[in-house]
Amino acid sequence: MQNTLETIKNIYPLKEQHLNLLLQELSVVELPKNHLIIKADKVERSLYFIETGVARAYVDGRDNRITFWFGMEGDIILSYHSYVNNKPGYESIELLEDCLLYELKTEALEQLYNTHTELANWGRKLAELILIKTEESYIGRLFKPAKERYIDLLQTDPLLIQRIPLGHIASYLGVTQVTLSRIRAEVR
Amino acid sequence: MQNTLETIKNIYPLKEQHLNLLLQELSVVELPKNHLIIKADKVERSLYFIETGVARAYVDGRDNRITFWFGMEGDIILSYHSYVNNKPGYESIELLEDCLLYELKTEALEQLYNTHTELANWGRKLAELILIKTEESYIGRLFKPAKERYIDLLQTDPLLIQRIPLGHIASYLGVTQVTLSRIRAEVR
DNA sequence: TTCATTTTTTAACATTTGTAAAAAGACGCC
DNA sequence: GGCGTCTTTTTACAAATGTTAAAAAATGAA
Repeated sequence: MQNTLETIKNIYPLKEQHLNLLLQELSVVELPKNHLIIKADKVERSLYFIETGVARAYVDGRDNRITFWFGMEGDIILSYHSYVNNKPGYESIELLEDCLLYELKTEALEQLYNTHTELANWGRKLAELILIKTEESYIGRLFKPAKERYIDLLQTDPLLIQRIPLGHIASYLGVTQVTLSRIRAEVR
Repeated sequence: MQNTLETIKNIYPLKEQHLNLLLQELSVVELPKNHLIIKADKVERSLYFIETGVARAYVDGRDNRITFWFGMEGDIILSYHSYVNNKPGYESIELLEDCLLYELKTEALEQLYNTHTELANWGRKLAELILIKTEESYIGRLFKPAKERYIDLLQTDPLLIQRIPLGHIASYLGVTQVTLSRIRAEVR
């Protein structure tokens, strides 16, 4: 569980004692490619650390399906919207490869938050870190055209593009696959 | 401080004792329209509760300036990017009206987080709530065309549109002011 | 009120992106 | 290897949005 352990430790430094409380709640899960691990319109009661594999989150519009997040080793699968409100979320998360995951039930997590200041701060930091990542995607998307964002993606996550169908990447960049093809023809 | 008090209480229920610890750290600030309260590329050391007034956050691109957030009574002005990383942020926040604000120094807040589980959980909830709001804007923006988002805005914040120049709203919706004008002509 | 300034709308044209459909390429499976 | 399926690219055309500039409307100060 190398990747998951690193992820947990990097969020907020924890004493051995508190780290173990968290680790005790994890259980390993193996799931195949194409499995739908988070379902829109359903209340979710777990989060998952990605030990190996790739996933994407998407929302369905009236006549389109838009990918807005990719996760890989070291990332966390979590519908915050569902978790925070304890209500159905609007996004679905689908595995794009066979995945090895560590599951953590949100109820257990909530319990830890209420009883240990250190873990409450770990949870705060987790939310803060995801928040600034979300803000960054949001803002990056606001003022960079798709072509630039594609080039950024090539540089920051060159491996991702190898592992994910272009249709999903086009959706992530906010253009049609035809337009992404045109961009790729230009950049090449 | 009616609005600010409500805001604080609504984030996470606090006992009188912990609420007071937080309130003790607030100080009132009055600032005029057009004041730049958060500056891009500067490390920020405070957050502000908006008691009265309106503000907007924007980022500067190479040849454009994009508004991505509006705040009014009950909202919080905070550069999470700067606060979490303790590094300069990329956004600026400008007051669009004369404002009455309550300032809270992040250093004092950090201190409270480290010493009180309840306040750490308040801080967690704060980050979580802002996160899901950010996610909602992000996702809403992804799959709704500007026209729909304008109609949404009309319904959810009819007052906002009265208080804010259309140029900022166009920027917020991700279109030029000319396009927003066309949308308004259609909707009317 | 009147004038100057700012904000909003309208117009004409250029550019970008989308749509639909077909062609080309990649891949696994028997 | 050959077949079918899925992914990616290309093409022609349509639709939406941007750019630039000017006109109209609203706002604020003297």
